[in-house]
Amino acid sequence: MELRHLKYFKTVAEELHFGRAARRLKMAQPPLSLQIRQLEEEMGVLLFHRTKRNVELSEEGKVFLEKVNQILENLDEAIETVRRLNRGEVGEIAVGFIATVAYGILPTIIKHYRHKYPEVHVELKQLTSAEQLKALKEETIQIAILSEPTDSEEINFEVIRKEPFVIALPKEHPLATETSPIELIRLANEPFIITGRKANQNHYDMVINSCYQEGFSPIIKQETEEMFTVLSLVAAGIGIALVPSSMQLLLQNDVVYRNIKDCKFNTVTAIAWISENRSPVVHTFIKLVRDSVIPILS
Amino acid sequence: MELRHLKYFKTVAEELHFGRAARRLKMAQPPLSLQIRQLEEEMGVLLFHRTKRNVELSEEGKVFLEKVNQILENLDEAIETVRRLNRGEVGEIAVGFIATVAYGILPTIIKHYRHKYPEVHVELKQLTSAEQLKALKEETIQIAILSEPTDSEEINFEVIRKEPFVIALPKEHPLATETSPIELIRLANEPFIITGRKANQNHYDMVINSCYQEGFSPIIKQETEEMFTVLSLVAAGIGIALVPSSMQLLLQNDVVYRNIKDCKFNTVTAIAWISENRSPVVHTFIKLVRDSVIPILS
DNA sequence: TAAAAATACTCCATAGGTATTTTAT
DNA sequence: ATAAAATACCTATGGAGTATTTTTA
Repeated sequence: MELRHLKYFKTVAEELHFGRAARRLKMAQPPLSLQIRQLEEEMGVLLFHRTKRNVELSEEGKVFLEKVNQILENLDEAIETVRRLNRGEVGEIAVGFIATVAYGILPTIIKHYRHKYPEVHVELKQLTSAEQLKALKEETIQIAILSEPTDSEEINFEVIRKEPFVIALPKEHPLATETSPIELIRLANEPFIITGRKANQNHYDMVINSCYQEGFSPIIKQETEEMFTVLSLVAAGIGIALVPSSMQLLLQNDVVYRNIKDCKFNTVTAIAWISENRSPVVHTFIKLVRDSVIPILS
Repeated sequence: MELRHLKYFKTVAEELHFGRAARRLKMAQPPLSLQIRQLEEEMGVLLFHRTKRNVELSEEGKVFLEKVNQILENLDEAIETVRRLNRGEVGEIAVGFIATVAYGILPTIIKHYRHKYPEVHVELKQLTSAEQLKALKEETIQIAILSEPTDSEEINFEVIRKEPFVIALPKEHPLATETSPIELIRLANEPFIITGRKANQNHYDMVINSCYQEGFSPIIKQETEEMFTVLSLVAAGIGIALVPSSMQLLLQNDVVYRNIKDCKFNTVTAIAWISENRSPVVHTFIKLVRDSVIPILS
């Protein structure tokens, strides 16, 4: 027995006429009659009562028709489900992200993604870059949005955004009135607020290096966990800070942002995934990130 | 796509090895590989991740496997259901019967039938012979157990039992002491108890005719609806009766039964059904009635 | 180098076509 | 006389077989 037999049976059962059924199936009548006979022989059951003039379903045929309809429907459904899985239209995905993207790029990405793939369940996990790399390998997340590059062979790493540092100053700070880019060296005697190296190694090192290259070692007045706290302390007049440009959107009151003259360091934001991950959901996600982040880069 | 593809897919998915799967399917490996590739091409989805050394299911394949298992199972089930329908092993049947068979032949038939076909739902309806013929045509019953023959072309009629009349006498009746068959003429002056012509036309006519043929018209002392009531009245000494032989089992106390000499009339019990009824349940029932009634006939 | 899947080809079984017959209305 | 299914016969697609190659552990 083949699906052919079931489909032919269904059509004949619906038409109750071999000629019409054959026309609907775009085939000749004799082979259709033959196939139905084959089906009946294999089942050992007469599915139709036929006279030369009339065809009707037997009781057995009626029952079989119902079941066959169900089966063919289930099959179509199964194929469609698999195809949608393959197109990344259904499924689930866990995305890790660092705190600093939570206010800018992440909401944009997620909004776009959920709009395009409403049937994929997205789980978001705020983690440090290091934790995300671990999570990728442990498969508790499939996508990482982080700042530190990795040399791991098994992980693909793709930078989605580079942004310069800016200087965050209390509103009443003397430098706040300047409009042109400021040389870093002028901050040599300022008290710095900075995130702890453990919480955000990449940012910490970048700040220290930037200053070092300009010939001074910054005075660290305070270390905090969160970037938002850094800006709060600046707003309170405790000190100044170097923060990624996009952080400007986070806190506008009582803080003034100034560009750095000849800024050589950038904060990078990257997306990472296990190279051999073939999940369509993951790849459509990556593709969408590329598409939705390009306008932001400008 | 054909069932072949689904069955092959299932086997390969279970074995995760084309060679072994091919062996299980009693076919060569290359055509199996080809069929799987065809399936994948038609679906537009890679169901297996293959290296030259290793085969594993893709996510899509895993989902598809579950669905395919369900579908193949449903199909097997559907075929089995239809076959059982065809063998008359499942379904329902409504059986009409006349009151006089309720104490002898009917329980035997039903007991045998339910033992052999426990999954057929049997509905029993006590009706007169005439009512049963009507019910057959209206399809409210499929089988009739009755006593009156019919000349209807569309109804099949098969006698399953013939039995002579016997004389039912009160225990203290003078004739009760005789052991040899009694001539009917000796009842010419006895008071008869008889069922009403409306309730049991066949029996009524038979009694009248028997007596008429012997040269007398019976004195009808009392008409009743039920055969059991007839015997009760005999037991009470109200009169005598002519009853079918099998009625002897119905009431033994205070009633004595005697054979009739040269009895020419028999009570017939027959089974009837609509000739063109092809329902296997009906035909297995008929067949079983023939088989289980033969020993009773002896 | 050994095992497993893929490739290349060959063959024949059978799905499907055409022509015709049978049968019931 | 006509319509519809069955029968008879033919064709050719493609499923399955055998032999061989490729690939990777």
